[in-house]
Amino acid sequence: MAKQVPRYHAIADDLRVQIEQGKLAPGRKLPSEEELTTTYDVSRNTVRLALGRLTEEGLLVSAQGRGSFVRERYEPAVWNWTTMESRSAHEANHTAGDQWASQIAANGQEPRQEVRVSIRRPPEEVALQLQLDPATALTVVRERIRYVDHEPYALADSYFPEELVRNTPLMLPEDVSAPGGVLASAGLIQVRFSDEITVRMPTREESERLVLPAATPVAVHRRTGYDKDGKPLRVMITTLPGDRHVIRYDVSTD
Amino acid sequence: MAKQVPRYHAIADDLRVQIEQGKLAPGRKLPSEEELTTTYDVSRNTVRLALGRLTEEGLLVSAQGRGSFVRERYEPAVWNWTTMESRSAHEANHTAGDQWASQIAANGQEPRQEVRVSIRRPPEEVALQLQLDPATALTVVRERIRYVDHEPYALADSYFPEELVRNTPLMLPEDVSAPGGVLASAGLIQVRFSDEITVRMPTREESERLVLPAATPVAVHRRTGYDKDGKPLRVMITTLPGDRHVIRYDVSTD
DNA sequence: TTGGATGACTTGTTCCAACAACCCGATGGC
DNA sequence: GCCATCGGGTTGTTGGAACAAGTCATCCAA
Repeated sequence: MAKQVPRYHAIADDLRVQIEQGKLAPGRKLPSEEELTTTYDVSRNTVRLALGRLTEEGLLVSAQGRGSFVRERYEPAVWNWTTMESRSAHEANHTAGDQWASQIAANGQEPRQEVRVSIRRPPEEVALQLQLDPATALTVVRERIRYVDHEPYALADSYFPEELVRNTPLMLPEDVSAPGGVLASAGLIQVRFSDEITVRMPTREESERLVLPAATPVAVHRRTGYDKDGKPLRVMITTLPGDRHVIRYDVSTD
Repeated sequence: MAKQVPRYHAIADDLRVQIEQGKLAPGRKLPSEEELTTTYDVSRNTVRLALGRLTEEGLLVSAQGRGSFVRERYEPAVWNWTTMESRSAHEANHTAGDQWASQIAANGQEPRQEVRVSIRRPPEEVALQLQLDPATALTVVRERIRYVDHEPYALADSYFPEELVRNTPLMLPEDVSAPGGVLASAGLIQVRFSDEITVRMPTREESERLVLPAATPVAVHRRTGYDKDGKPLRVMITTLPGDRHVIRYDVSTD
């Protein structure tokens, strides 16, 4: 009667228990598919289905020619998005140029960023967020890939209304300081921001740019900054691999 | 030379383009696997690998006996976690009993919650967050499943140090008002909270409790509330299906 | 009229087989 | 000593086949 569960589910369950109990520690190599066919007495196909299930859950990674391994967990980096770009934090910090980079450096790791600047029409949702006409809007776009210890860590794309930042340092491709600071130096004071976080699977392109292992979801963090009159100054969209980040907020109640 | 891409990758790419271009609209049924074998001239095995790839990306869902379908997107609900449980929001709102329920009801949908209350030792990380000794800590645990229009929407588990809430309404299993309000009525004033959001694939158990389609990641939102002396009052862990939620914060800079 | 059985269609599970692609250590020549 | 090659081991890709299990419309009998 206990026959309604497919064999490959049962095998996956068995291996999952071994992983959770630590009998198969992170980094450890699993028996080869060939061996598993004999221990469970099933075909290689069925073994592969079971392993695929665990891979989807993010418990395994496999490497052609080498084997399958229990996935190692990153120690995720905590980003405090409340203080990120607050003026006080920026002033305490302005020598470092970039809060993100200094946070990473403070942690003994090596930050690096690739920046690409362009002027173009933004995606429609960004235009709406910036209260621009989607049909005619022009924005300065800063696309960054952030690396930690030479490994890709996040994508961060910023959009500024073109007329606001014309002829400011923001239009230079150099790795200048955080947008909050640059905005301030251009006379644009951000006094409020609104963040929206969504969770989804990465697109193929994101998956490749970030070198994500299978079954790694991403958090998309979209911050819109406003000045004191409620005018939107910029949108920053950050794509964060789920296994490497914790997003943090500290809020005082009223 | 363009032969290094496996056939099933190419097929998946082709179908993905059709989906993105809208030639295959959400909800639409795909050709059967049998038909796809002839249109692409490959074995059913290869077709299934291609479909599996798209399923992992969250673009398809399949149903035994019926077919494969382009996945429909939810209109995600926006939760503003800044005002959630702030005192002013609560006072403006206390007739409704629960801010979450009233937010949903205001949207014309039907909220429902199942609550289970128990007293037990919390997971170690929760104990540490509450500044309790993991070996001896006792907490009142309120485990909720929240439904919208009879569909599971989120898991919300709250942990309170047992000595703080002894003999308060929190220990009743009824669907009482939001913890913030109940805490206040027990003389425990939460003046600050700290949120941490992580992203991962759901466990099998979560996947079943929330009836998640394949390839749906979850956001785990952990809120720790503190009183004015910095003493932790509670931890609430909310598990949010990625396809149904947007997490929002509004913050004023300095 | 209605209820149940039937059968076609579809996805799910499982087996078998073969070759490709890749990794790594051992071998052996320089 | 060093480096290229080779072979065995491993996962990746693809084909073929069969049956299980779920869905749905249709048909038939009570």
